[in-house]
Amino acid sequence: MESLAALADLPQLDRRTLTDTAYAALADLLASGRLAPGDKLSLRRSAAAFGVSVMPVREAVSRLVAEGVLEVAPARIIRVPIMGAEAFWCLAETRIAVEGFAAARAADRRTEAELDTIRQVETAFRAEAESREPDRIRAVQLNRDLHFAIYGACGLPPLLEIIGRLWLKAGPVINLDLRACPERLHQGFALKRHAEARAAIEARDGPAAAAAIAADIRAAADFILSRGTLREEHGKD
Amino acid sequence: MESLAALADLPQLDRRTLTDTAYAALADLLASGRLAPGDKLSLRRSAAAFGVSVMPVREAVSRLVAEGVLEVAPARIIRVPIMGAEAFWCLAETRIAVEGFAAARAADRRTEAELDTIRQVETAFRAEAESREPDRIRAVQLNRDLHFAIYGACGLPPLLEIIGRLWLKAGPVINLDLRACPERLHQGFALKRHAEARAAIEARDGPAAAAAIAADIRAAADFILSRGTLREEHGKD
DNA sequence: GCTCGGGCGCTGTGATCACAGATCACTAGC
DNA sequence: GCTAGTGATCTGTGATCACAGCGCCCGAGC
Repeated sequence: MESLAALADLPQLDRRTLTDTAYAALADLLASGRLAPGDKLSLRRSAAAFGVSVMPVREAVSRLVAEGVLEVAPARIIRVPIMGAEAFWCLAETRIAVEGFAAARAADRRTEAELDTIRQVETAFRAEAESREPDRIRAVQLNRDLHFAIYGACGLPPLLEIIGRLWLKAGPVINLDLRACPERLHQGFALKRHAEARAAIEARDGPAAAAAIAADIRAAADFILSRGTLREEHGKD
Repeated sequence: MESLAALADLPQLDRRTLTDTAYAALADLLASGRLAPGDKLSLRRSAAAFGVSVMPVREAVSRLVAEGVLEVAPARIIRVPIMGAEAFWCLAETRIAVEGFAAARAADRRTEAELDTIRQVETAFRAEAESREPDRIRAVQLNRDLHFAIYGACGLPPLLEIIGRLWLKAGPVINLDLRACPERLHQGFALKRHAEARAAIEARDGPAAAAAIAADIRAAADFILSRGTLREEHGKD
């Protein structure tokens, strides 16, 4: 072997396939709420939009369907599921349990570096939320960053994957409402809960961190349910 | 519309695609441990074995890969991941948290019918485990049935999906060990924990149910880790 | 004897084609 | 006028082909 000192730290040039790219694109569309519940999706059209053949899109969609993030309606139509109030509440309860646990564990195990990141993101979110003209897109992104900064400190990769999928499922519903409402109130709540969570993690107080995250999720869910946009389960559409 | 009284209760003739079938087949292979960590998988060979083209197998495998149940090695080889001790322990801790919560919730909300099912399965498992010549395949299946009978009573469909995926990830490792060991000890432990869980669910004692399930998972994980089959994380294979 | 090089065969990935099912609009018939 | 049938056109699903990358094995050269 000749001198590969220079080769040692090559950035492992990413082996992203088109399928992965398509998946990431769709996931982003869902997480940011640009795809709303009930929106239909066509493989061929999406493929054309991405500028690829149907194959990669097809596999990406297949994955999303398997995760329950998308669904194929009986008429062979792909769409983002329309969640009833009950289903949404089940999802919220699951999130409260899973993300609450992750937050509690993060409080116990966080390193100083992780705590620093959490502080920074929380400050950024607060600044954005309290600004005169908050950028909703950016606020949503920062909210997500903050939550995952916290969960990332739990040290359980499998749990992180689970939470990622839960956010994908909840994303469309949450962001749909968040897109068309005053949201002042909601953001006020979020700020309070986020501060509580940060403080609890600083103090290594697991239960308090779990409670803060749970309250955050519950408040958002209650807010959305109170708007009554979600249909009860009754047949189709 | 003419008389569709006779049509009203048609069993909705299942719209299973070949992809779904292939997925189910692979999932079963993984859950039952017939596919061990490190085993390689070829799309074309699998397709030939199933008697279909590569397409359905390909999508099924793609889903499994997205879930982390399978992985594609850099050499473009599909295999079931080789888990290090650390990764396995992370998985176990995640399972303890998630399944423990599900069990606790099941204890609070179980109906009489669900309790009956749990009792029946537990009895069947006990009978099989205590029989002179226990059928391992059947014991594994009954163990799985019992756990899911419990979790099914939690009333949270999203949580059930999560647990299903966790079992898929843990399946190969657990069943691999279970396939080649005396296992008497392990089964004895499982019996005790299962009885505790059943009793806690009967008494609607959530924390006790969670503790019993946690102990069950922990005991199995400790047992496997103690055998030292799992490699520590050090490069590849 | 050991090592390096090149061809062969396999791999997953992507594109393209073929098909059955389902929706929709239009039209013929009561 | 309204309904029922029928064809066009979309849908996802499955099969087949094309390709680039990689492992492997065998043989030539030092």
